[in-house]
Amino acid sequence: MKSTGENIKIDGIDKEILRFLMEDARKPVLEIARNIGISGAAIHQRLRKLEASGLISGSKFIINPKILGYTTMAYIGIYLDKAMSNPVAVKELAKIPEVLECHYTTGNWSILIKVLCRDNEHLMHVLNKHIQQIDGVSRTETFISLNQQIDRQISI
Amino acid sequence: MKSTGENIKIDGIDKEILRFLMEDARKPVLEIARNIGISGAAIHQRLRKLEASGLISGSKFIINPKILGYTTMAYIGIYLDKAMSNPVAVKELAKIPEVLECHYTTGNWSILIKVLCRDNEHLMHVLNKHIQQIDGVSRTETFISLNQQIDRQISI
DNA sequence: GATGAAAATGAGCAGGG
DNA sequence: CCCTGCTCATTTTCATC
Repeated sequence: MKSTGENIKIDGIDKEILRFLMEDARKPVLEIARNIGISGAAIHQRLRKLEASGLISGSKFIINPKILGYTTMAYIGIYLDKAMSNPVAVKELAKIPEVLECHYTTGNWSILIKVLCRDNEHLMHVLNKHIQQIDGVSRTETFISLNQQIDRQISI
Repeated sequence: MKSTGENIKIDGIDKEILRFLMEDARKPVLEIARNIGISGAAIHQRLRKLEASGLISGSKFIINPKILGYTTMAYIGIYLDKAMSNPVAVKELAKIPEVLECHYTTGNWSILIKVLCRDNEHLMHVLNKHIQQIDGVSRTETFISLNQQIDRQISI
């Protein structure tokens, strides 16, 4: 269970700690301690507090999809039939491994998704053979990311 | 400098290791070792190989923006004047901390960005006072994410 | 490639200010 | 809230298979 997040106070030291770990989750606490000039134990205490608050939701290894040959990223706006139950469509989308994000959105579309494919041909296949096949999907609009210039988390 | 990524061969054991660490970057190597039935040293060797290949581009603590009161995520399509130098606009966008992603895209817009704000009012402020102020930005289309249903990395 | 063991480093806890 | 000192766990290396 996650914390409620109420009453969380983050001071400058907390922010420094978080900034280090957001860059590199495996950075040793003692190394951070040396950098910011307090003891490892103090950092450890603060991390426990931050975890308990729910602010830290985990850590991940980031893998570079290009090395695996995945070089085509695209956003796809999806129009769903009015009668369609959106959650059912989302469940189907979740089965497509190339779909990395899925949002209900305001505006033109019902759903906006992010997909990662090897190349344009692969993207076309995912669109035609998987996404368009989902019941309720009437039309899609695809925006291929030619180049991602910024990719970061919230700034602390 | 990153590796070229050529000649990278990932076998089933590598994939198992990566799957564990993509879920939790701080999982001890020895724990993974017990799970998949080889020695810690072997995992360590493989990780060094995977890092050298460039497949692993690092690790990050994931922080939960909701705890900090950031609950409004939106995608914004940006139309730039034809004469505008896009890289200059991107440089300005990078200065706006609420902008988390920025892509050059095919299709209607020049640029698609993802922003994270505290609420709709904050989003409006970022749009009017920061994004619209950038030289060359002529028009924007905003899609607020009502609910993110899927958020994951490439499946290994 | 994988292994086990040794050496180096870090994590986590207790006691105290 | 922070520190020091201690113990235990983990990482990292290395000789060997």
